[in-house]
Amino acid sequence: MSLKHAILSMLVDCEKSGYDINKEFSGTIGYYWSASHQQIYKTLATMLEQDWVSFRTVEQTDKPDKKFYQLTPSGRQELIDWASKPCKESPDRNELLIKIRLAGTHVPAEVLINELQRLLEKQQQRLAIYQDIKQQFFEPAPTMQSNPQMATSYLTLRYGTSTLEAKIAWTKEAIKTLQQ
Amino acid sequence: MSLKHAILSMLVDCEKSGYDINKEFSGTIGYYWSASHQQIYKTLATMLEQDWVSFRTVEQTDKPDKKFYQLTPSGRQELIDWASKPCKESPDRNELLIKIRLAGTHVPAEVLINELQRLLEKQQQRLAIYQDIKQQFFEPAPTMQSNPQMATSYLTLRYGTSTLEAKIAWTKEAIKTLQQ
DNA sequence: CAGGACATGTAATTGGTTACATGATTGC
DNA sequence: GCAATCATGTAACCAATTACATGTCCTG
Repeated sequence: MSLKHAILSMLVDCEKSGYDINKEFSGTIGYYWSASHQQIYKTLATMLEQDWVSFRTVEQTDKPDKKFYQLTPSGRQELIDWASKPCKESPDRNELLIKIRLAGTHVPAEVLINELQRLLEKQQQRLAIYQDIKQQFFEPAPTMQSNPQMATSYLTLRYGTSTLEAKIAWTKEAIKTLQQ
Repeated sequence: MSLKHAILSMLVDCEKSGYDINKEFSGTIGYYWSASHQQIYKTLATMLEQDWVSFRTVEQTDKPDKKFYQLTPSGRQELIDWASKPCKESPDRNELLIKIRLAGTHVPAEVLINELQRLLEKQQQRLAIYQDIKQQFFEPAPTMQSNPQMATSYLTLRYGTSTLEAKIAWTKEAIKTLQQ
């Protein structure tokens, strides 16, 4: 699974607690990878057994103690090996498309049009968020020479915007078709 | 889970065997939903218990016997209810984007460029397939009046092509960025 | 005579979600 | 006083993958 590798990649430059990792998944990384806190703690535990990560406990008086995780040498090696291997394609599963095929025959077209309109709004809201992020962090656009970390992060944002724009265009098209 | 509903939708107009369902998943439906034959047979078994489907055995002399499944009234109702409910968004999990963020710092950019080029080829091959399907089955473009079944199937194809075109454009952009 | 199409499954394991659980501090 | 943030987990269950299992017919 790649959740392990997603977590390893988050720890590549600095140590973090499970809580920190969860926050990152809830933030911008959540746009292309997600995990619940339960799963994160479980995965950290198995990676500990595998000796991919180690931790130190940081005691706090006002807040609960925390465990800071960092990569072990073998964890770092695993991450690099994984990143150098071809991606295995994970299957697309899009329940909307199953529903669309029922429109006009087994389910009224109107029902699907409403759903598409709801989705369109959400998509447009998300696009606005992406545009905000772009303005705040990626203007002017970073390059690999000036700032490779920012340049690659910007690419992930660009992935989000360009696929989302395509989805928005399709959603509008689908609404039009069903309204015929 | 929606696998149950994907299968129900396949049985909405005619009875099919598990083998037939598997073939459909391996074909064009596989572009937006997939399942292994093991999972299909297991799911059919649980849907039988739930009384969403029933089957009759068709004996064959030259080939193994087959079980033809069809919807029960409650299975049909479940499908319609499900199709009328809002889609629950399934999390995007894209391991490529995790790898991209490591490029230029922890993994050589060249390694990722190679991977992107490999993916680009696959994407272009798939786009060609989509275009073939379009020419073979959807020319001239069907409308909801003339043929609602074809019109909604065409929408699923359009989803495939427009998101794929966006991915191709992004892949080219990512290669350029990493080549800087 | 080997490999693919036909046709169905079981078993073990991994990955992911949902529900349950605890407990202090800070801000409204 | 109530919700949110901080911080960590366990347990039960559901979904999906991988490995194992069987047996015939047809085609090259």
